[in-house]
Amino acid sequence: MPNTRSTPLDANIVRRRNLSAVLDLVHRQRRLTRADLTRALGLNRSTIGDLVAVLVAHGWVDERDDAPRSGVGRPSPLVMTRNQWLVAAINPELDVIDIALVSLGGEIIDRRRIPADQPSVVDVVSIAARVIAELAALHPEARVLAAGVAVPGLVRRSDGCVRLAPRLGWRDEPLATRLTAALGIPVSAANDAHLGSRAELGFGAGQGAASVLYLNGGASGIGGGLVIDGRPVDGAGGYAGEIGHVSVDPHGELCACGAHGCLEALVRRGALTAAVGLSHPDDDELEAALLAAAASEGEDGPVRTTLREQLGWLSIALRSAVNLLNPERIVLGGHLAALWRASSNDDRAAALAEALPVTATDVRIEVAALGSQRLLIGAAELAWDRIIADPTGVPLESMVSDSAS
Amino acid sequence: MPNTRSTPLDANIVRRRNLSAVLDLVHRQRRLTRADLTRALGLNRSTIGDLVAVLVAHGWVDERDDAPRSGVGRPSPLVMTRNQWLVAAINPELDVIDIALVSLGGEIIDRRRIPADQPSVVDVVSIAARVIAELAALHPEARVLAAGVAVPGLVRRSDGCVRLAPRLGWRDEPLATRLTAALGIPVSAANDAHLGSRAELGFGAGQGAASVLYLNGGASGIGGGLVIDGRPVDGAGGYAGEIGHVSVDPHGELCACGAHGCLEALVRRGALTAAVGLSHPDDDELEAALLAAAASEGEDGPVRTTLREQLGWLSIALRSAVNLLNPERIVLGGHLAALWRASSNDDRAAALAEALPVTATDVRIEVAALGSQRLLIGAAELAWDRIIADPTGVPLESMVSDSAS
DNA sequence: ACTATTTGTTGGTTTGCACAACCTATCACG
DNA sequence: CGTGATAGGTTGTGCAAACCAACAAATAGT
Repeated sequence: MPNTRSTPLDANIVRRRNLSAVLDLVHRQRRLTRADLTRALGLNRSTIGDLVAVLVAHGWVDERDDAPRSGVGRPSPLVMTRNQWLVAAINPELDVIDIALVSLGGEIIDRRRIPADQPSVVDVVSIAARVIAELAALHPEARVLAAGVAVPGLVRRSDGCVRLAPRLGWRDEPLATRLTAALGIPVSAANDAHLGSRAELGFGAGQGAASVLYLNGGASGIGGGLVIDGRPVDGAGGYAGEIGHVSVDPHGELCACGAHGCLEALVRRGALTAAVGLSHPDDDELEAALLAAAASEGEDGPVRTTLREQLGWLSIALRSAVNLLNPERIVLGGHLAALWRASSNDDRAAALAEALPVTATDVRIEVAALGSQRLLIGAAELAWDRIIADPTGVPLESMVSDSAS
Repeated sequence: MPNTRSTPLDANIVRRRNLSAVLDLVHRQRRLTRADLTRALGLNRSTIGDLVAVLVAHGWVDERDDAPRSGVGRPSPLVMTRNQWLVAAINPELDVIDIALVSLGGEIIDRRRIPADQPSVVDVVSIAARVIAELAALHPEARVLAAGVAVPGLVRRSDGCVRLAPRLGWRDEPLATRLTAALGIPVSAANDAHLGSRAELGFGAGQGAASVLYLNGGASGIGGGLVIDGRPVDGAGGYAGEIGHVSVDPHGELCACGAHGCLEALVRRGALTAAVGLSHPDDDELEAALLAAAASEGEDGPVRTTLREQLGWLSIALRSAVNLLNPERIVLGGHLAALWRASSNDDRAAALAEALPVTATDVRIEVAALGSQRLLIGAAELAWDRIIADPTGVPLESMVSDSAS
């Protein structure tokens, strides 16, 4: 819909939207009372009762009477997620394919990390089909309804085609289409960092904020995602959020993208690991090592200098983004989180002093909260998206068989 | 509403939204048939008939039967804007206060440019009150319902408070509140470039696009606005779109904002006017002079070199913004339009080659179309916003008297 | 003139939210 | 331990608004 102030509402949309709003709220809160729903959505008590009854009938949620018994008045039944329907989340990486079943509420029910060596799309499809069937067999009471994929690369959002994933060596691979055919359930795909922002928005450090800028530092570069007015931003082609290629220094090093001085060409995980002399630390180890090293050396020691320099580059990119978007919150993940937490308060303040304009003094900078589950939760969000958008329109029959071979 | 997938719909919202959608479409198209509305909105013929009847009854639109008589079938009545209700647009500047009455459909009905010398808020309020009354008196058949102000500075969107307008020497001035009190009608205020993007989106070079990045070069710097998925982006505080302070070269000149190498510190109107030896040209004169000078000199002549250099800086900011937002279209206004149009195709291509990532090769760059009416139309959009949001909820009595003293 | 086509018009239908009245379960206090 | 206050679920009715089907009107083409 090209620039409309408001979309028209036909008769059926009302029910769908309200069911969707209720289910969405349960999804995000996991458990709340019917009275909470009434307050949060502003609908009538009887309407909420009706809507919840529909969702219960469809098996999306459960209602229980063992109340929190807090306060006077008749206790309100607890509405909670129910693990009868699940979605699958898939995250192919350079050396591992990470697969999980995720419940409504964004909880990882079961997870397998399958070693792989720069898997092809065919590999991913066959492994995903097998593993999802195996996982489903462990949960015979549940059914897998849809799947989402987090891809370390550029993904065309409309059809889930991977335009370019240098880390995996993929180019123009119709990943989502292939997976949909193989799994027999709808599959969507998106950029991993973009999905990281979705996960943090819903269940992590972005909770409660309406506009969030998320930056994730990974081994292959810096990705990002943004949420504006509560809606994830895809961009025209689905490539929004590539904050790793925001220009930081036009005279800086050549980036893999062909331009000079991109954020990810200057703020590198390698610079941090080298400073503390580690070869392949995970993010937690890196952060611990940075903190220890910074504590044991002087103000101008080599680690602190590296931190200060890297933080300086980061702050320039943040400045551009903040001036452009005026977000409510910034969430840092991966090695950017380590960089932020290992830096001294003084250095942070100095970096931000120039980075944040007077208008943005109240922007909150947070560190990502979801750890290694982030991408899977984000991928699951992609699958939940369509379900939550139309809870009664989901064909509950089209699902992966739970009888694995 | 912090991050909701979909807002609940109570019973009354449906009608309001549909009326709003119809009025919005008429606002943007100015004249279309009822059949067009039916097709565009997807609602039932009878529903559209009903909605239009309500809008006619409230005086927002007219229906006429002198059809375009094109094609078989019963001709559909033409629904068109009606100038019974107007809004006022106000744009205080350094040396002039620009005031207009604007109709539904974004047409400027009448306009006055009142000379002023760095007016204070009090000046603006008294002049606006007087001039709007005068203009209203010239159109006794019409009523002025609301007003919008385009301010060259930072404006808090929630209450229209001008946080900082260096050009006018204002700081923390409750402009909208004062004007509301003085005029007796609701007044909203926003940043001028932000409103420029609104105007171009609705009626200019951004028409039809869903996501637009707008950059405007003015005497005081570079401002901008952005529209994502058809919605103008305000940001958490209302300060989004300050693309003039995107970092272009961290080693570059000091910007008035206190940071180094902001876009507006490097791409300056003064650099262009100096290159062609003019002192105070308007944008058209500047563009003509640049074109003439570039045509009359060699590839590496001074004007062309300046153009190339300025375009290079601009392209770095565009690169950051495009990677972050992946917009569908970029609209350049003010001296940035002159810079763009006066540059050679080769220079443009060279600048964009590095600026646009592979993912954004299909982004369209356009030149702003509305000229000097842009800010007034944008300011009027601000006023129309609330009216279109709830066409039957507008108190038609609360209006400026048409009997000027 | 007659037919096909498109669209407005009208009256009846359905859907779904709101509302009011009523019922129920808890807490607090005497 | 009983009674009142309070919060909230339950039920039936009302109403608003979109939809639908049938019909009428106005045009273009044959």
